[in-house]
Amino acid sequence: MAMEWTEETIARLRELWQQGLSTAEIGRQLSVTKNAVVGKAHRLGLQARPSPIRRPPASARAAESAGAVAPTPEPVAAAPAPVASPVSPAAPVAAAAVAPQAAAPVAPVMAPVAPHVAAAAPSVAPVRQAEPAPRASGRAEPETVAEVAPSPPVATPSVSRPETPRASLRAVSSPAPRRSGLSCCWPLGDPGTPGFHFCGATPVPGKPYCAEHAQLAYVKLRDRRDNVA
DNA sequence: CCCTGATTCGC
DNA sequence: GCGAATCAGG
Repeated sequence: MAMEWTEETIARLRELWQQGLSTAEIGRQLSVTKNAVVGKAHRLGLQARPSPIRRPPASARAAESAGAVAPTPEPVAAAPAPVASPVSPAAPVAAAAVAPQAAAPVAPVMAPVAPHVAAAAPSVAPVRQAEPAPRASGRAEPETVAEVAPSPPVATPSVSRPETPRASLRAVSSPAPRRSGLSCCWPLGDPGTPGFHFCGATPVPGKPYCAEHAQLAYVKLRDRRDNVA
Protein backbone atom coordinates (compact mmCIF):
# COMPACT_ATOMS: atom_id res chain seq x y z
CA MET A 1 0.00 0.00 0.00
CA ALA A 2 1.36 3.26 -0.98
CA MET A 3 1.66 5.80 1.68
CA GLU A 4 -0.98 8.40 1.57
CA TRP A 5 0.80 11.67 1.64
CA THR A 6 -1.77 14.02 2.94
CA GLU A 7 -1.22 17.70 3.30
CA GLU A 8 -0.70 17.26 6.99
CA THR A 9 1.72 14.45 6.57
CA ILE A 10 3.68 16.44 4.09
CA ALA A 11 3.64 19.38 6.42
CA ARG A 12 5.13 17.22 9.11
CA LEU A 13 7.71 15.89 6.73
CA ARG A 14 8.70 19.36 5.73
CA GLU A 15 8.91 20.51 9.27
CA LEU A 16 10.93 17.58 10.46
CA TRP A 17 13.15 17.66 7.44
CA GLN A 18 13.90 21.25 7.96
CA GLN A 19 14.69 20.70 11.57
CA GLY A 20 17.51 18.60 10.35
CA LEU A 21 16.34 15.29 11.63
CA SER A 22 17.70 12.31 9.84
CA THR A 23 15.58 10.67 7.21
CA ALA A 24 15.34 7.59 9.34
CA GLU A 25 14.21 9.58 12.31
CA ILE A 26 11.61 11.36 10.30
CA GLY A 27 10.53 8.06 8.96
CA ARG A 28 10.09 6.68 12.43
CA GLN A 29 7.96 9.59 13.42
CA LEU A 30 5.90 9.29 10.34
CA SER A 31 5.83 5.54 10.41
CA VAL A 32 7.43 5.18 7.06
CA THR A 33 10.83 4.06 5.94
CA LYS A 34 13.68 6.39 5.44
CA ASN A 35 13.49 5.60 1.78
CA ALA A 36 9.99 6.86 1.64
CA VAL A 37 11.06 9.98 3.39
CA VAL A 38 13.95 10.63 1.11
CA GLY A 39 11.98 9.82 -1.97
CA LYS A 40 9.18 12.10 -0.99
CA ALA A 41 11.56 14.82 0.03
CA HIS A 42 13.04 14.75 -3.40
CA ARG A 43 9.75 14.83 -5.11
CA LEU A 44 8.79 17.74 -2.97
CA GLY A 45 11.95 19.42 -3.97
CA LEU A 46 13.15 19.81 -0.45
CA GLN A 47 16.67 20.96 -0.12
CA ALA A 48 19.08 18.11 -0.14
CA ARG A 49 21.22 17.75 2.88
CA PRO A 50 24.93 17.21 2.71
CA SER A 51 25.13 13.79 1.26
CA PRO A 52 27.67 11.44 2.68
CA ILE A 53 28.27 10.05 -0.73
CA ARG A 54 28.52 11.00 -4.30
CA ARG A 55 27.23 8.88 -7.04
CA PRO A 56 28.15 8.89 -10.67
CA PRO A 57 25.48 10.47 -12.81
CA ALA A 58 22.91 8.09 -14.11
CA SER A 59 23.79 8.99 -17.66
CA ALA A 60 27.32 7.85 -17.13
CA ARG A 61 26.36 4.47 -15.84
CA ALA A 62 23.62 4.07 -18.38
CA ALA A 63 25.94 4.90 -21.22
CA GLU A 64 28.55 2.60 -19.90
CA SER A 65 26.30 -0.36 -19.63
CA ALA A 66 24.37 0.45 -22.77
CA GLY A 67 27.05 -0.75 -25.09
CA ALA A 68 29.98 1.25 -23.98
CA VAL A 69 29.90 3.16 -27.18
CA ALA A 70 29.25 6.67 -26.05
CA PRO A 71 29.89 8.38 -29.33
CA THR A 72 28.68 11.75 -28.18
CA PRO A 73 29.54 12.33 -24.61
CA GLU A 74 28.81 16.01 -24.37
CA PRO A 75 25.93 17.16 -26.52
CA VAL A 76 26.37 20.77 -25.68
CA ALA A 77 29.15 23.15 -26.50
CA ALA A 78 32.12 21.79 -24.71
CA ALA A 79 32.41 23.76 -21.52
CA PRO A 80 34.51 21.45 -19.38
CA ALA A 81 32.33 22.20 -16.43
CA PRO A 82 34.24 23.13 -13.33
CA VAL A 83 32.44 20.50 -11.38
CA ALA A 84 34.28 20.56 -8.11
CA SER A 85 31.76 20.22 -5.36
CA PRO A 86 28.17 19.50 -6.15
CA VAL A 87 27.17 21.66 -3.30
CA SER A 88 24.66 24.32 -3.96
CA PRO A 89 25.53 27.97 -3.94
CA ALA A 90 23.99 28.28 -0.58
CA ALA A 91 27.08 26.70 0.80
CA PRO A 92 27.81 28.96 3.75
CA VAL A 93 24.89 27.84 5.75
CA ALA A 94 24.80 24.28 4.62
CA ALA A 95 28.47 23.80 5.01
CA ALA A 96 28.40 24.96 8.56
CA ALA A 97 25.76 22.48 9.38
CA VAL A 98 27.25 19.24 8.42
CA ALA A 99 27.30 16.07 10.38
CA PRO A 100 24.36 16.23 12.67
CA GLN A 101 25.53 13.07 14.24
CA ALA A 102 28.81 14.56 15.20
CA ALA A 103 27.02 17.15 17.16
CA ALA A 104 26.65 17.67 20.83
CA PRO A 105 29.38 16.11 22.91
CA VAL A 106 27.07 15.51 25.77
CA ALA A 107 23.54 16.28 26.54
CA PRO A 108 21.71 17.06 23.40
CA VAL A 109 19.41 19.59 24.90
CA MET A 110 16.42 20.97 23.31
CA ALA A 111 16.55 23.54 20.63
CA PRO A 112 13.14 22.64 19.40
CA VAL A 113 12.88 24.47 16.22
CA ALA A 114 16.37 25.53 15.65
CA PRO A 115 17.53 24.83 12.17
CA HIS A 116 20.05 22.11 12.33
CA VAL A 117 22.67 24.72 11.98
CA ALA A 118 22.11 25.65 15.53
CA ALA A 119 21.89 22.06 16.52
CA ALA A 120 25.32 21.49 15.18
CA ALA A 121 26.62 24.11 17.48
CA PRO A 122 27.24 22.60 20.87
CA SER A 123 27.52 26.07 22.22
CA VAL A 124 23.87 26.21 22.94
CA ALA A 125 22.21 26.19 26.25
CA PRO A 126 24.03 24.57 29.15
CA VAL A 127 21.39 22.00 29.71
CA ARG A 128 19.80 21.86 33.02
CA GLN A 129 18.27 18.47 32.84
CA ALA A 130 21.61 16.86 32.52
CA GLU A 131 21.36 13.34 31.39
CA PRO A 132 23.52 11.34 33.76
CA ALA A 133 24.56 8.54 31.53
CA PRO A 134 25.83 9.66 28.18
CA ARG A 135 25.41 6.07 27.31
CA ALA A 136 29.09 5.89 27.03
CA SER A 137 29.44 3.10 24.63
CA GLY A 138 32.33 3.65 22.41
CA ARG A 139 30.90 5.82 19.80
CA ALA A 140 29.28 9.09 20.44
CA GLU A 141 25.59 9.46 20.61
CA PRO A 142 24.20 9.66 17.17
CA GLU A 143 20.84 10.65 18.46
CA THR A 144 21.36 14.17 19.36
CA VAL A 145 19.99 17.26 17.89
CA ALA A 146 16.52 18.17 18.72
CA GLU A 147 14.72 14.97 18.73
CA VAL A 148 11.14 15.68 18.71
CA ALA A 149 8.57 13.08 18.95
CA PRO A 150 4.92 12.97 19.25
CA SER A 151 4.15 11.18 22.40
CA PRO A 152 2.52 8.41 20.52
CA PRO A 153 -0.89 9.70 19.91
CA VAL A 154 -0.43 7.69 16.85
CA ALA A 155 -0.76 4.02 16.79
CA THR A 156 -0.59 1.56 19.60
CA PRO A 157 -4.10 1.94 20.78
CA SER A 158 -4.26 -1.57 22.04
CA VAL A 159 -1.06 -1.69 23.94
CA SER A 160 -0.16 0.09 27.07
CA ARG A 161 1.76 3.26 27.04
CA PRO A 162 4.79 3.30 29.25
CA GLU A 163 4.97 6.99 28.80
CA THR A 164 7.09 8.80 31.20
CA PRO A 165 5.30 11.94 32.13
CA ARG A 166 8.28 14.02 31.51
CA ALA A 167 7.06 16.90 29.57
CA SER A 168 8.95 20.05 29.77
CA LEU A 169 10.57 22.53 27.58
CA ARG A 170 8.20 24.44 25.61
CA ALA A 171 9.17 26.03 22.47
CA VAL A 172 8.99 29.69 22.91
CA SER A 173 10.71 32.33 20.94
CA SER A 174 11.93 30.64 17.86
CA PRO A 175 12.12 32.29 14.51
CA ALA A 176 11.17 29.26 12.60
CA PRO A 177 10.34 29.91 9.02
CA ARG A 178 6.69 30.43 8.84
CA ARG A 179 4.95 27.59 7.30
CA SER A 180 1.72 25.90 7.94
CA GLY A 181 -0.53 28.81 8.66
CA LEU A 182 -3.40 26.49 8.24
CA SER A 183 -4.06 23.95 10.85
CA CYS A 184 -2.32 21.97 13.49
CA CYS A 185 -1.11 18.74 12.00
CA TRP A 186 -0.75 16.84 15.21
CA PRO A 187 -1.98 13.34 14.54
CA LEU A 188 -4.81 12.07 16.65
CA GLY A 189 -6.01 8.55 16.67
CA ASP A 190 -4.72 5.62 14.81
CA PRO A 191 -3.58 6.30 11.30
CA GLY A 192 -5.53 4.18 8.97
CA THR A 193 -8.54 3.93 11.15
CA PRO A 194 -11.72 5.86 10.59
CA GLY A 195 -11.27 7.95 13.67
CA PHE A 196 -7.88 9.20 12.70
CA HIS A 197 -7.58 12.88 12.20
CA PHE A 198 -5.33 15.79 12.73
CA CYS A 199 -5.80 18.33 15.44
CA GLY A 200 -6.70 21.08 13.08
CA ALA A 201 -6.48 23.88 15.59
CA THR A 202 -4.81 27.10 14.72
CA PRO A 203 -1.07 26.61 14.87
CA VAL A 204 1.25 28.94 16.61
CA PRO A 205 3.02 31.15 14.15
CA GLY A 206 5.97 29.46 12.62
CA LYS A 207 5.00 26.01 13.71
CA PRO A 208 2.83 23.34 12.27
CA TYR A 209 1.22 22.65 15.60
CA CYS A 210 -1.15 24.48 17.82
CA ALA A 211 0.12 25.80 21.11
CA GLU A 212 -0.88 22.75 23.08
CA HIS A 213 0.59 20.25 20.69
CA ALA A 214 3.68 22.25 20.13
CA GLN A 215 4.50 21.60 23.73
CA LEU A 216 4.06 17.92 23.26
CA ALA A 217 5.84 17.90 19.99
CA TYR A 218 9.01 19.52 21.06
CA VAL A 219 9.97 17.21 23.81
CA LYS A 220 13.38 15.83 23.84
CA LEU A 221 13.74 12.17 24.23
CA ARG A 222 16.81 10.30 23.57
CA ASP A 223 15.79 6.98 22.33
CA ARG A 224 12.70 5.95 20.61
CA ARG A 225 14.00 3.35 18.27
CA ASP A 226 10.72 1.65 18.09
CA ASN A 227 7.86 2.87 19.97
CA VAL A 228 5.12 4.25 17.81
CA ALA A 229 3.48 2.27 15.14
C1' DC B 1 28.67 -3.67 12.13
C1' DC B 2 26.15 0.69 12.71
C1' DC B 3 24.74 4.93 10.67
C1' DT B 4 23.84 8.47 6.92
C1' DG B 5 21.37 10.34 2.46
C1' DA B 6 20.76 9.73 -2.99
C1' DT B 7 19.34 7.46 -6.99
C1' DT B 8 17.16 4.00 -9.77
C1' DC B 9 13.44 1.68 -11.42
C1' DG B 10 9.49 -1.69 -10.99
C1' DC B 11 5.19 -1.04 -9.37
C1' DG C 1 3.66 9.07 -7.39
C1' DC C 2 5.54 5.73 -4.47
C1' DG C 3 9.31 3.40 -2.06
C1' DA C 4 12.38 -1.00 -1.82
C1' DA C 5 16.60 -1.97 -3.44
C1' DT C 6 20.73 -0.48 -4.07
C1' DC C 7 24.57 2.32 -3.71
C1' DA C 8 28.22 4.79 -1.35
C1' DG C 9 30.51 7.41 2.36
C1' DG C 10 31.40 7.91 7.56
